[in-house]
Amino acid sequence: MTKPKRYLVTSALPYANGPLHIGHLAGAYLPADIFVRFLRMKGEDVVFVCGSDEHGAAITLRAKSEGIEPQDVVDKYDALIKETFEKVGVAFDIYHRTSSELHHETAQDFFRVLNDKGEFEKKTSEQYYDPEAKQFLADRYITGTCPKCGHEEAYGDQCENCGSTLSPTDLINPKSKLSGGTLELKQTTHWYLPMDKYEEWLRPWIVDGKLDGEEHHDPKEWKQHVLGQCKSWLDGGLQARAMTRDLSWGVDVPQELEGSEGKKLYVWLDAPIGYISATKQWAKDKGKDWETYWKDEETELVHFIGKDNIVFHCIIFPIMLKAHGEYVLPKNVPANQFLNLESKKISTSRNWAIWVHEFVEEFKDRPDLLDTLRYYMIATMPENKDSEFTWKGFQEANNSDLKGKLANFVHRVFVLSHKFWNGEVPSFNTELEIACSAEVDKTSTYAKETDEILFHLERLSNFIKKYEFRSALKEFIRIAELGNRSLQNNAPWALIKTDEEATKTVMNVNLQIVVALSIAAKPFIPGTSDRMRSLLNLPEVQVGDLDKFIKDLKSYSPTLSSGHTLNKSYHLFTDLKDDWVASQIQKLEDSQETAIEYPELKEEATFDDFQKMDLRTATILTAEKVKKAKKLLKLTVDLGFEQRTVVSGIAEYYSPEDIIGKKVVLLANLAPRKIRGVESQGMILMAENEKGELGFVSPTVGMTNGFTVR
RNA sequence: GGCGUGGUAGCUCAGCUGGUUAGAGCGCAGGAUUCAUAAUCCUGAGGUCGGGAGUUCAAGUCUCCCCCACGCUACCA
Repeated sequence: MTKPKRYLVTSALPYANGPLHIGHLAGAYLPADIFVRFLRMKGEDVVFVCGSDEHGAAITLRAKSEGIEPQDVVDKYDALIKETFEKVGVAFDIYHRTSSELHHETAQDFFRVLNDKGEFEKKTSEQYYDPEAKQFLADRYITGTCPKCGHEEAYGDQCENCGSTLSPTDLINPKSKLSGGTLELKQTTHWYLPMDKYEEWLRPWIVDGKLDGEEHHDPKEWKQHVLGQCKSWLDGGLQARAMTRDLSWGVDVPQELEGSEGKKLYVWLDAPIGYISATKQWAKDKGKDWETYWKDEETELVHFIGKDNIVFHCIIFPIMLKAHGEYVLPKNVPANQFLNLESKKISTSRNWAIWVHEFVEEFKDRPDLLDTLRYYMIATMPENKDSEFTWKGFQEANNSDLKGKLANFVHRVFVLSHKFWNGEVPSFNTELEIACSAEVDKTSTYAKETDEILFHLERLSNFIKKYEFRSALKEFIRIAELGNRSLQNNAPWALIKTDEEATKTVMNVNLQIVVALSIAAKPFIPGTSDRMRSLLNLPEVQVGDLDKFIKDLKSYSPTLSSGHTLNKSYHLFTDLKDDWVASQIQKLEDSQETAIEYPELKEEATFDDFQKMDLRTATILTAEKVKKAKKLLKLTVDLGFEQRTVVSGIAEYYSPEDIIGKKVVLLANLAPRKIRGVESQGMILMAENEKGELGFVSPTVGMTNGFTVR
């Protein structure tokens, strides 16, 4: 594989209806940021783009519930997210937004090209329109009578009673699930991308890394779980997917196209094109040519995403790019898995999360902790499997690695340098023998010791190139360990008394190690790198500095030259105590309690409405799992005067043997319905809390079966 | 239920196309050292590699079955 001329790196566009949490950061942003900062340090040509994804139904809904406009929602979160990235040091070349005019144009142009090339299949169908809600309805939001079995609550796509597959137009007397009102049949046209058509080149591209017979990338460099999921989709057969929607908030389908009225681009067509429009904006700002980054074969395109986005970035977007014809395809899609928090899944709705903007705000005066956050998240990054963030682990990373090994080493070197030579960088002598840092009681030379530094930098570089950031980070700490060993084995505090010349060489080596650390730190913990550079009295690490350092060190004219004056040192990291950890955990748990969202009250019901329901006391007689269903239990309940079979979706919370004999309340006059082949004659009343957990609603002991509840 | 990925020392994880006594970091135990924020450096203990069966001269590494976690998907009146 030849070395690419330039890189285009993207991170998944954050959806602008909420803030970022640490899972987002660890998944798609930190790894990309490391990768990009590393490439910059190598002097490579790289552009790092991202932006807010601001369209789609969820944003409309949020705006509605808050009584504001969708634009207000996205403006708010776009600003918050952008600021958060800046503060946590994710250094995009541009953070754009899909609500921008440029993006709308770009997305429409893209759509036009695909349309002109005949890549879409335009299908016109009659679909139901809800005049009250003023929108077309998805199949699931339509109910009506099944033409085959007469079941009155069949869905637009399927009748659950007889199991037949339906289309909404088959239903007799269809109604809207949104408004409950009647529907009009209206013609609507949508543009479909027939994905199966592309399988011929898509499969070899993914499986063998060959595009149109030519080597494109090495599939062995892709992560297992990424390949696995792609193959799973290919094997399952690709189907045509509608690329347009009847929506109110999004990018319009180009006006000149017939039937475009009221149509918006499907968000998954819209969003990844955001990478392109962001690049365009960047190029415009910087006077560059955006097209070379997207259309030249020598560009390496890399998408950083979370595992929930794999299919879109590995299948749908590549199809779009290839169908367009001018674009390059991604060389790799190093998707990360998920980050758990204190042994539970991160959950926005339950507020089980560490919000990045809150962390950044709380510790805005602690640059050390901002970097500890980055450091620890890299150390526990879910590269190949789900991983876990714990405050205990955060403490350990801080105290053991950053404070104990890194900061302590830097401080030792500076204290000694100031003590011996008033902070002046000592000279070195390549002929002298000094103690070996690798092994006790062995001798070494300046060259051997500096080679050791280069060895670790080399390994670190290779790990980053392979997207193995955890290993790269370990290699970074190894450099600090190398320094600590060098001090230990040479004992300059003792050596100075007998041999100042040797001490100078030893300390020069160690100062070069500090420089190496300041460079190696840049991709991972940029703030610390800057602080180290200021201690060293050197400018911040910049483009090309890594290669320059290596070259200079090899030729014995190191970046940090003899005679250079160092600044006074301070502790780069400080101890995090147990009570600090405890308070963070406490805060996490407290925030969770205050975040319960109660469901809204439904519209008013009359007494008659209530009277329609026949609620009865009952007792569960038997219970068993329904085959091929995860949530369903098949129950027999005793109503006193008869027994009923009921299917209930409670299997995740109750095991069959535990609920036999349980007293329950049954909605007894509910129309029977077949679920997974079993007819359910009624419904058991359950209470549901904010976590979705279910609990029985039971009459008190002593109440026998079959009586009414009112 | 279907598909995918993972299940390796107390904790967090490496182990490529099967091959000598299964590795690292943290934690733990012992020792060294005092320039440094009791930090550092060295040594050591710790694993029937989720369970079971099979292929092979040889399996953590391949095949089959089962269990568990996570994701996508179906199912929750």
